[in-house]
Amino acid sequence: MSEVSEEIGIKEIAELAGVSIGTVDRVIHERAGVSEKTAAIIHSVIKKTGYKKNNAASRLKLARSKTIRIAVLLPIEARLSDNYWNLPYSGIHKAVEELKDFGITYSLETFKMSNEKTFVSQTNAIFDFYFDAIITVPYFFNQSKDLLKKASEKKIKVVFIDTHHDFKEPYFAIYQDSLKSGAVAARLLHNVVGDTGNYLIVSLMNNMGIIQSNIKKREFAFRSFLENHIGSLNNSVHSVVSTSKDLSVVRNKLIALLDLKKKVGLYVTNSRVYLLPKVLKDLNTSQLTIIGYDLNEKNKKLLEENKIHFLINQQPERQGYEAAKGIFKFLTEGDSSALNLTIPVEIIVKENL
Amino acid sequence: MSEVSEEIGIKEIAELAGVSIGTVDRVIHERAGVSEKTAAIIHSVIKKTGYKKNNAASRLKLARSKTIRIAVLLPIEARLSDNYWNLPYSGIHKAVEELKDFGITYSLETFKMSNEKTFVSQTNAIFDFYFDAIITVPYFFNQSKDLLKKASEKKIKVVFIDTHHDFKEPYFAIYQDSLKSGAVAARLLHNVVGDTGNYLIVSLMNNMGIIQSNIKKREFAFRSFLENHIGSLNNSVHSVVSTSKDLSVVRNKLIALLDLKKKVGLYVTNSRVYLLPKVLKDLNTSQLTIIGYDLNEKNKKLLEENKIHFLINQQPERQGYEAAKGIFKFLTEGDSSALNLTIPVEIIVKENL
DNA sequence: GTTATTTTCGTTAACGTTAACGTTAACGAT
DNA sequence: ATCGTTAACGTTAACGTTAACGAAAATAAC
Repeated sequence: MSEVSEEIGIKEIAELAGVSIGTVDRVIHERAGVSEKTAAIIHSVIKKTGYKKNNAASRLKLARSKTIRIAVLLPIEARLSDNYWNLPYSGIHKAVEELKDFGITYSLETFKMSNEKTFVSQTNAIFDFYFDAIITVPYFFNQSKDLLKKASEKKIKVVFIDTHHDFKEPYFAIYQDSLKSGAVAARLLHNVVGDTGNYLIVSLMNNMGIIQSNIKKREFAFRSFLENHIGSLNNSVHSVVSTSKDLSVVRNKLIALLDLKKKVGLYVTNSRVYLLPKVLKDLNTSQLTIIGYDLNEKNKKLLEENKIHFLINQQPERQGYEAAKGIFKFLTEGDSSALNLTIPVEIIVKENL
Repeated sequence: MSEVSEEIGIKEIAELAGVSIGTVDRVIHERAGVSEKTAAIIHSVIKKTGYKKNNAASRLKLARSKTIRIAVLLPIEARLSDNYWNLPYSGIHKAVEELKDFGITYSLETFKMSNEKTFVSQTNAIFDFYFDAIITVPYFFNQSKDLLKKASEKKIKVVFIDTHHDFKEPYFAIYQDSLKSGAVAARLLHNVVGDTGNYLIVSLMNNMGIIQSNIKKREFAFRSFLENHIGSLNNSVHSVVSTSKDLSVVRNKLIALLDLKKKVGLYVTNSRVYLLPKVLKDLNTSQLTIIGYDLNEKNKKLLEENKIHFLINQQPERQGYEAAKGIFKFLTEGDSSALNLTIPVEIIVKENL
């Protein structure tokens, strides 16, 4: 009735190989000073016994002398407790807290999303110290590329979270697939609006007046889904680009669509979906279904009030948590399976908030 | 730029309190042999310094002498790799594997869901050995109550997963709220079917011819949602109880509903939703939307084929994982916050499968 | 006062891993 | 044959916690 596996340690390996634990330790850590012959014997014993090092004991020994140092580089909003960027940060914090006994620390550095130079200077500051790994967001493509290159040279591991790009140098990435989330959004709206209604995709620019690549991907996948399901999009799917400050373009477009007396699906491709209900509050929106991103307080409140109908959660806290846990596992066990994770598209309605 | 917290150990506590580490250890573990006066001093030092024991070191020391033993009592189907009940099992297995270094083992016992006596006899078998905790499913209410009572007497902790009941004795529970999942199902179908369509709730009996309580709750919440949203349910919401073998009652009811030429929402309150598409395959189901539970292979395939439209995931693997991790944390750190977890209602469509 | 008992406390050897340090023996050079 | 060098390996002291063991001090019993 039991499922126990024989616990075997370095001492047993040494005995079986007819050497001392010191020698076993040397081959395990690939340190010099072991003849090929005995190394081969030890390797075969390790293989035969299926020995795995006791990580708890290992880290206990190394916690002080080889503390794992992680640099966390996030937008400055990570310091604001009610902000989206606080969530990955708090996930990282939680993970490190859980692993504290094992000798791991982190240090938070911040940059301004409105100024790529702050990202570069913080990157340099990080490289001035010693870190084993960096967890950051590849918000600026070229600057992130530089960071990755420098890190690669210095054998520092990099985990990108939240946003995704393809880079040449090896890296780890934890993010939500924008194409999937766009398709899910389309699926959900199409369920309500159907083949005969109208769709409006709202892309809000960031504070540099730029539409980010993940937002473009979301729109692309949204349109692809509808093309596949309602055939050619004649003129039932519309897009509008706007700033967050002045949403009159969006409002006018929506008025026109609602005038057609058909159902309308509204897809806001980022977290600022909370801006829309207030802009539309004097309109009859009974035919309107709204979907957007992220569980910030404003969005959650509007979901509660049935003024937003779906939210897609990117699980930012989990992203940070998995990044920190994963990099620890990789650095201590060489197992990177927990990194390179795509976060499932979590669908939130009022009832499962 | 750093966020380090001073690592403080039992040695420092001893020094600050002017005693030896042995005495500190005694008060930490509430063992006898310490005068009230020195105990008070030590307590105050611990409080002042915010000392937390190093769990890694603690478990390293105790791994052999005080191995944590967990009894896992699940339906016999847990042994079948493609079965639902294998999922919580594999979650438990994964957790224990991760914690192996810390001295934890488990042993899987199984019972037959068709025979409550097998549950009782396995319960007794478990109590004949020594275990620190039991992870099981309260499938049989009265028998689970007995298990809980006996466990309480023997100071053995119990974690119930998957199904939920209220018991008098203290216990831990990890499950998905049936009321929430019923409401989510209603929300999703109502999005498609609207106020004017028809709804059919299909309750499939288990192999003892019984409708389980969580299934009743799901139906209740589903109806409540629709009452709140479309007013009195006149005769637009129908229920049918059936066996899995002969679904002709369901088929006939559906034919009648589809004949009305309105949209129909079909809510199958358990995982056997995959039975329905094949029963309906000669019918025109373009007006039909189906929602059910669980990501088994058959359901996933039908979701891929657009023959089922939504699945609600109870995340059974995660339930097992959290149960095992949580009980370990509780037994080693006294922190039960990870137990008593309600699993969020995860909505799955084809695009986020 | 002496001895016995009990309470209170300090010392120490583990747990498994790590790596600095010490030891051995093999080899070449003289 | 002796010495120096070096490759190859063994020994040991930590990491922080635990608890058995025993020592000391306080109290009780006579």
